[in-house]
Amino acid sequence: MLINELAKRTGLSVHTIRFYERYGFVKGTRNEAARNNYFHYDEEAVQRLELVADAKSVGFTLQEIAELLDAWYGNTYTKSQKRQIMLGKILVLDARIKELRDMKRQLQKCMEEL
Amino acid sequence: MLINELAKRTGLSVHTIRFYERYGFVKGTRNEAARNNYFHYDEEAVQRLELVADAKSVGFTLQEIAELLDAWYGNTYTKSQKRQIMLGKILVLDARIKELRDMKRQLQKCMEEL
DNA sequence: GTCAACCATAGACTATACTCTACTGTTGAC
DNA sequence: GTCAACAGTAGAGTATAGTCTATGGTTGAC
Repeated sequence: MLINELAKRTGLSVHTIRFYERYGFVKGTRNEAARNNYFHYDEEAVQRLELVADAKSVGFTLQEIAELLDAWYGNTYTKSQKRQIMLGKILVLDARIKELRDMKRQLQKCMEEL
Repeated sequence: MLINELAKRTGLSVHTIRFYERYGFVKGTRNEAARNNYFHYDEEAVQRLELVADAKSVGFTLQEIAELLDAWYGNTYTKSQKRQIMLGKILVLDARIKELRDMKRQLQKCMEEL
């Protein structure tokens, strides 16, 4: 698919996808035979961008997401390193969940005392 | 206390506190008798800034924090409006907790499949 | 009385994450 | 063959949340 379809599939804007391309979140392939220089994207591109969206919504920075994508799909890390990275992210999430729960408790207490 | 002590008590920098002052997160009082124009802060200022830090760590924007502080300490809203605001924030937190748990589950699944 | 440490205001600078504009080339329906 | 819709690159602009610099006045220990 071309970038426009990828945008529709992921709900991201074409601009944002191009921006993410600079981070290496997705990269299309060019058809040598064609005389245009359009990039083509596959299903993995959709999945990668969905992961980006999910990771962003839980507060990971684009830097962290780059690392996560590499651990998830890439081959720069060994299996053991990948597990380490994933585990690290899980611990961050646990800490964040705790903060959210604490804040919720504070809000509930404040409401009761009103 | 003066701003320097407030910074030490809250762990925020003096710069950040001054920046937050523009948002109305804290405001000091001036001593008319004194010939300086130093601002003095009370214990509520410490509490307010601690709430700001907590709210920030769970992902609220400064705009949202301004509203929360008003609902918490201010008198621009009625009790019923305050409860509405608090409840709104709690629902946001619930949604965010769910996202975090989903992401955690995804990461765990990915780790197992490695 | 002087010097470091503090106070205030105003405004410039930075990082992150987009978002948009300008410009140019390609494709496909009519 | 032309025109809207889409493709690409480069770079400017925006929003949020700080962070720092410049400048000048104040305080208190010595």
